Amino acid sequence: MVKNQTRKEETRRNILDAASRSFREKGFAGVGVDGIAKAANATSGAFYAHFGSKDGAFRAALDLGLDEVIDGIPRFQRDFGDGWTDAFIEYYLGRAHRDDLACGCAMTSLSPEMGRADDETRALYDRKMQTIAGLIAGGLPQFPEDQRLEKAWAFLGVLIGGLTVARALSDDAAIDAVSGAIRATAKGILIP
Amino acid sequence: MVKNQTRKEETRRNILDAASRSFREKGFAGVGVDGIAKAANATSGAFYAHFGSKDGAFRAALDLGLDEVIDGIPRFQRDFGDGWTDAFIEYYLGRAHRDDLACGCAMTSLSPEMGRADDETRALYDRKMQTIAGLIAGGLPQFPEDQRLEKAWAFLGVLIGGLTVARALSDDAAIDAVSGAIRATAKGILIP
DNA sequence: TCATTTATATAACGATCGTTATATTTACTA
DNA sequence: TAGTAAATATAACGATCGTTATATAAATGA
Repeated sequence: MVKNQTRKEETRRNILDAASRSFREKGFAGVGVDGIAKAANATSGAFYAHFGSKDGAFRAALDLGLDEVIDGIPRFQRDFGDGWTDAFIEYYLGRAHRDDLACGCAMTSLSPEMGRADDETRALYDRKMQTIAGLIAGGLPQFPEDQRLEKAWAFLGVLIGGLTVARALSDDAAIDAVSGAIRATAKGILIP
Repeated sequence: MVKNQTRKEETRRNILDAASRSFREKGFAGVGVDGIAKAANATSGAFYAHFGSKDGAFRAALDLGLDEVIDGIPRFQRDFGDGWTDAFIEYYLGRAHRDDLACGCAMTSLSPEMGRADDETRALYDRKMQTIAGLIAGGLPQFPEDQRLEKAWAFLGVLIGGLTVARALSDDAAIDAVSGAIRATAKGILIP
């Protein structure tokens, strides 16, 4: 009775992981249901049994992806203390994260898709992004409370934009220039 | 003999405009050749006669879109003098530009597509983005020459990221928070 | 062990995908 | 105005799109 449940959950998880990777890499319209199912070693039948529609799977992938951020920020804050923003910046703009589109931060890869998403998905994005901004704000004690949220939004926008441009470029020197400039900007924001 | 040429150019222009709008709004994979042709009051036959392939049309749309930026920056510099960056920031993050995805800046709408683009398209993007960064750098005399390009890249990344996040959000208060925070950050970068 | 439920696989739907080949229209030349 | 060339329209290709309906497989309860 439990065996079946875990097997089902495993299939669901495989499909969700494949959807997360595919949507980040190729965009919502850039991959099909069959393609996602195949990448998950499953079929479209299982896909629809678990997620109901392509939009449903995208929403689940967005949900999971933003939860990864929501879980990750407090981990940085716990692990690095006062220097958590520097550590986060290094991670976010570092080569490993830059080169790994498929497993990279959902904020950068999926934000551009929101303009094409349905209302329910957009509402989910809104809620989770505000949670993320709040978590960041909570880690900025150097600012008075009424300034923290603004700093958090700036921090988010700067990192997302920098990573987007760095990923779009091909020339290594240009990539380094953008990464370096954004790194300095992100740090500058957080100096009171 | 001239009539035919202008008619041909007009068709080409119509298709290119439709492609520019469609790709910005829906992404490369989000629209089809027939859809673009229909939006241009033309057919797929004319589309292929003029652009050879969907990738070719995308490249032409990117080329045109980045040229608009390349033409626009010097215009801001000429029209607003020392205050050109403030004027540019206001335009870039203003409601009109934020709400008009179809005709908005190609940098923000097309950068996220570059990861999926072919080498020739990516090379084009690289070239034009470096030109744009150079133009911006040329308008930052308050910094020593060897710092200008870094400031320009930061400026670009910040505005692109801010606009991306602002567009992805639905809640007006959150949109205003991001816009305001990014506005302040963009201005802050340019204070020596 | 047999019936029943559940999970997944398969097959098919009309629609649209990017592209090519061919037909038709339009404009210019002689 | 007849003939030619260029520009655009139409039709068709196999492939894939998102989705549904049905079939098969596996696991459960009696």
